[in-house]
Amino acid sequence: MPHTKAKPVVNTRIQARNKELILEAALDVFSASGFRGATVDQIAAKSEMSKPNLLYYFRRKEDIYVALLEHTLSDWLEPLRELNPEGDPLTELARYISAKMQMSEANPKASRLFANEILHGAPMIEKFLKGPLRHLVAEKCQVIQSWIAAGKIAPVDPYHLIFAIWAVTQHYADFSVQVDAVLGRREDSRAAEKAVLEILLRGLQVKQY
Amino acid sequence: MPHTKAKPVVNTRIQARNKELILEAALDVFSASGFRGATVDQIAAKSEMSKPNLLYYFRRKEDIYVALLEHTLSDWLEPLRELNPEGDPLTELARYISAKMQMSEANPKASRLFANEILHGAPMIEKFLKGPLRHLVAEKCQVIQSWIAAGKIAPVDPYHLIFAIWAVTQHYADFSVQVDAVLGRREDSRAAEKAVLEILLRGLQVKQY
DNA sequence: GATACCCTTGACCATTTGATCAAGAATTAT
DNA sequence: ATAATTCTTGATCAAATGGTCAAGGGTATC
Repeated sequence: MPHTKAKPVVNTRIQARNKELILEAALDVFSASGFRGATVDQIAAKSEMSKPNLLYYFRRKEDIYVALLEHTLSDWLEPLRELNPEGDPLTELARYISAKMQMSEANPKASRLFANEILHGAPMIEKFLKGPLRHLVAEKCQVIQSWIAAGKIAPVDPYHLIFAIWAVTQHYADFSVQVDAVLGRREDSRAAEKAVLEILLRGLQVKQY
Repeated sequence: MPHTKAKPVVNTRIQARNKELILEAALDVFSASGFRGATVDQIAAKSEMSKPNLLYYFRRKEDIYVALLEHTLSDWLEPLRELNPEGDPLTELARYISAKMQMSEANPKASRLFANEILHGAPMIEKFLKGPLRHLVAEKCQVIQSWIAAGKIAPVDPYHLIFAIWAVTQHYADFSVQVDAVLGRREDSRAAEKAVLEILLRGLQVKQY
């Protein structure tokens, strides 16, 4: 009987620790260089592990990448999920925008990882985009639509409003090099958050009579 | 005397034609796969040219990439350059936003090429960002500031307003896969443009008394 | 129509890189 | 203790890929 490569059956402490180390290193490398640009050697070096050892935990480079995406996808949705239909619209949207700005500030690497994946046609997360993401957005757009119908915010297309929020907030993570270059300094995240809130929300206020 | 590789001295018709063919093919390939992901073979195949012949026109892969970026960088600035200090602020900004939306629609590949370059730290166009781009933006921010001082538009940070315009307009090119997935269909560029104008400009109107 | 330069390519090379393997070290279970 | 399993790695491989070379085919100019 030929020897077939054995994979561990159980999940040991060492596995948990090393997989975590690998994913951490992989986020650095993939977010900086993209899938094709990243090399297994780089990830192995950054996780202080030999390449064969790394490949013992994740058989293929692609497996690391997919695991990494899945590992953070649901986190990404969380702030939108928390948009509360019962709350005050402008407060809720402000909270959502602030949360997204803070995610960009706290974890720009994850943001760049997604940006890169989507930029290249989202081959790995197509199902996520067309499934969970699409459905959650549809649900929240209904909420926004109901706010509009109730005259609580100005009538704007909810889908495009959400796209605008995503675009602007993630811009500060994904294009930080450009932002810093144009400002001539490191961007001040507090000032950015304040400005973004004004720009995106001011137009939603219904005029007072 | 050893034979040293001779490069053409003049610019012939054939050179002009082939360089153009190569850049066209390269835009396809680089925008789809990024610098590292793209291969010289792919570009050669798409320009219907042998690899050595392609490398006769551009010695290195990087040379194609840089030429491509330079080839389109100044186009990218043009709409902002046209922002007219003498014009009506909201009309001028609307024109700028519309122009950017139409660029995203007409040439999403160029947009993705830049997005990818900036996402990866802009190693090739750092000077452009810190030079021409920064100076043009500074100039136009002064214009916006003067409109604010004159009470013609609401007081918002001009830099972040420009970032928001860039972010939103380019989102439709760079993240079109996500936009289409969330909408469940091909995005309608007219509807998008209308929505974006509303979202970005409504908040800039000064309240009427 | 000869001459000089430009254009084109098949064959090739060196390096990088994703992945494998066999064998030994460490850990866990009995 | 010892057997079974998991963990680790140096050596190696095959494929992909950026780039070279020498030689032959075209084109423009005189």
